[in-house]
Amino acid sequence: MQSLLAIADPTRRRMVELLAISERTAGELVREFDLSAPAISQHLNVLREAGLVSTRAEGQSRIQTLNPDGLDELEDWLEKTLSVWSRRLDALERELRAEDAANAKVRKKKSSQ
Amino acid sequence: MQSLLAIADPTRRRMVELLAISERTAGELVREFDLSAPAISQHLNVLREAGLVSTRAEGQSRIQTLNPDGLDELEDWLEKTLSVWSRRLDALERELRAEDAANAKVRKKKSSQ
DNA sequence: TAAATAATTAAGTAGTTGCTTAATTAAGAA
DNA sequence: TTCTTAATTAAGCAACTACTTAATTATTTA
Repeated sequence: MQSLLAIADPTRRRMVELLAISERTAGELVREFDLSAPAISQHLNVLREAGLVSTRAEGQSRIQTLNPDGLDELEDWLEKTLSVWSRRLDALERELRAEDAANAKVRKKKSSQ
Repeated sequence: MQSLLAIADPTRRRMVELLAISERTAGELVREFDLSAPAISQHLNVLREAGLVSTRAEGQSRIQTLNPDGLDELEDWLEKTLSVWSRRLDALERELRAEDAANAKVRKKKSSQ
């Protein structure tokens, strides 16, 4: 889950948010982040290695674009985990209902004595 | 986004997966993870501070349960970011269609000359 | 060609993280 | 009370992370 590690950092997460709006050059990103150019470049490397961002050269600029399927892995994990979790809650609820029904039976029996 | 940082670690992520299936004591988790008890305890602290896990005492055991709304923040971020991203793709597509239409017009004009 | 601009790579560093063992706290069993 | 079990807190450490400045590479402009 490289992508998860990549967006765990707040700077990189904001980078992803910005790139979701529109692609940007590395230099444009530098201007938005009160960080040195190398810092931004290093963050972009992490995002690239995590498959979240792609880079293409245009003259002396490097245009950064968000990778459409980069967040798929995270999305899948979340969905899977939440579904396991909700299955468990459903089971719990069924159990409680069964318990309720059993209690109702007992109550009925008692009242008819 | 504390929750994101919390599940960026593979050990803690697996803990969340296990706790989604069923609640467990700290000791049961220790047995599943080839790590020392303090290591597990520290991970649980991180998960607790991130709002992902709640702990209740039962005798000398501490039962760890997944917090139902703990992953909400992450889910919301993902949804928001992906929706911004897809809006951008839609805009791009509209642009391409408009371009196509303009080109078709030009072709028509040229062919009628 | 030389100077300027855009970006990256290299090297070094302070702070953080994930572990360990040792010590401590608390509850249950003998 | 003493021993055992469950868990946490304390202290220390190696590895990693997110920066920095300096140096390097590549492209455009004068």
